[in-house]
Amino acid sequence: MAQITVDLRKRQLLFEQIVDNVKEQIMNGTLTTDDYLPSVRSLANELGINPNTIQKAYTELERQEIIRSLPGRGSIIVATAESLRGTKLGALGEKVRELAYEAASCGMDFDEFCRAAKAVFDKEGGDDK
Amino acid sequence: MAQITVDLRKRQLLFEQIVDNVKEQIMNGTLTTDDYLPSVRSLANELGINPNTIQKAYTELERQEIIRSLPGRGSIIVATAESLRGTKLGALGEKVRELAYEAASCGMDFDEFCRAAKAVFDKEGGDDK
Amino acid sequence: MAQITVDLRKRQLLFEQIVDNVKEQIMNGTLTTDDYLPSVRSLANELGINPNTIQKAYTELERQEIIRSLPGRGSIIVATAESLRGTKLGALGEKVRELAYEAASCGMDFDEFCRAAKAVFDKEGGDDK
Amino acid sequence: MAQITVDLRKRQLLFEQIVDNVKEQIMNGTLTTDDYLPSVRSLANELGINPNTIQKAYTELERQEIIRSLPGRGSIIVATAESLRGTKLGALGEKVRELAYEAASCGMDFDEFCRAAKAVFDKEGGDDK
DNA sequence: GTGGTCTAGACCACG
DNA sequence: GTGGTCTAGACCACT
Repeated sequence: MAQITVDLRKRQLLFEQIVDNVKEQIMNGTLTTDDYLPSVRSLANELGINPNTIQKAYTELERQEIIRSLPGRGSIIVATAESLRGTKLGALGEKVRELAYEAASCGMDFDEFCRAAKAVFDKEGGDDK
Repeated sequence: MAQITVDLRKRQLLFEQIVDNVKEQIMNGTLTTDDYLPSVRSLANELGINPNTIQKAYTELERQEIIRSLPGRGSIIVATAESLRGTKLGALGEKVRELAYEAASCGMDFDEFCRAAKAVFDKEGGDDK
Repeated sequence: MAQITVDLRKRQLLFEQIVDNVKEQIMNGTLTTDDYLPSVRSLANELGINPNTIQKAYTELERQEIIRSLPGRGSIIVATAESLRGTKLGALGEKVRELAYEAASCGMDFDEFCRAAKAVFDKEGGDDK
Repeated sequence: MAQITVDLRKRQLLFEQIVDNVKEQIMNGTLTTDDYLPSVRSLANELGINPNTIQKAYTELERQEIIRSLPGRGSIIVATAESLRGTKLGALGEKVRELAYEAASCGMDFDEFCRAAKAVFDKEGGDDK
């Protein structure tokens, strides 16, 4: 069951939290292709925030071709977990390259870069979460 | 000769551009310990931007203990290229770990992570800049 | 056999999909003059959508003098494939003129306009569908 | 001098009218790269519509990489008349192909298609506007 | 009921 | 002053 949440205390913009939350749940499998999202108003009610903010989030999701809004009918998911994961991996690769560039031009060498990363990957490997 | 610049068309906040610029020039060696920074007013004049913006940048630099404001006399640099470089390497290490965490929890494996980085390090190695 | 369909995932309004579908089938020959359309309720049932939506489509078809509702007896087709085709050709001509106007005022020349169209006509010519 | 206008009686959405208007003026040469757009509030005032509507238009223009919003500083144009014209020609080409497809599958032949267009191009050719 | 546009006005950080 | 987010609530067409 889809349970979208926001944290009012976070710095992240509310509508962005919703966008990320939906993407996360699609990648989780909690939400899958052709599922309906909660309606703009019901979700606004449930989260205690303004419908316009939900609308903005859904508009952004539609722009990214993750959902499709069907006026008068609701909003359904059109992206798949895989397509989303692919997009995200691409973005991460780009981030890695940018960071590597900055590190290199600051004198950090490749081994040090990898060592810092390895510590995290090893910890994650043993973890469950 | 210290030549601080800002790019009005960049999205980065003006005061941040100045902060980064000063740090960069210290790491370059263009500015060194005990050098005076231009006065708030003269720099504002020179760059054609509001003195408040310069002030904000200088305040931030002082907070980071990179410069010291000597009331009535101007602002001097107290950080060294080495200390700055050390700080930056620490920050980069943290960024690498954060990115590694995100990559790991998204299914990217360590080898792929390193491969993306290696391409950049190799290119940088041959480059000059 | 008339088989009107709608695609719930399309953006096009449901009642418009039905209107277009009926017109299409008349031009195809699948539906011909004096054929009965399915009743509002049975079609609504069959497609799993609201009867109001079917009603709206039928009302629009009647407004365009394509069908006629015979209270208590159902709705029959009064337009012919030819009359529909004629109407559509007229509408298409108008669309071509509008597009040509926009293209011209944007600097595209006539040859380029025709070249783009020709590619499609040639491909269609060989095709069956 | 940039004079953005909207027509409250038109069907077209207000924010879209503004988006199109700005694009138009860039292609005209009335607005050029690096020009500042009027501020959100001043334009809202001038046009007698809500600042949120202007904001929405500017956000869309930024998404299309036509302007860049610099918080606290204003919004400047980054697209050139040429790039915009190029994009528009591409879109028009696509529209021509779609229309040609529809025309072909409806029995209209290529000559008739071109004849309809030619009439318009000839008229436009003689015109000034 | 649904999505979507719009108005009105508050608030924030930045210049 | 600037852009930008958010709330509150009206209105529309469509289901």
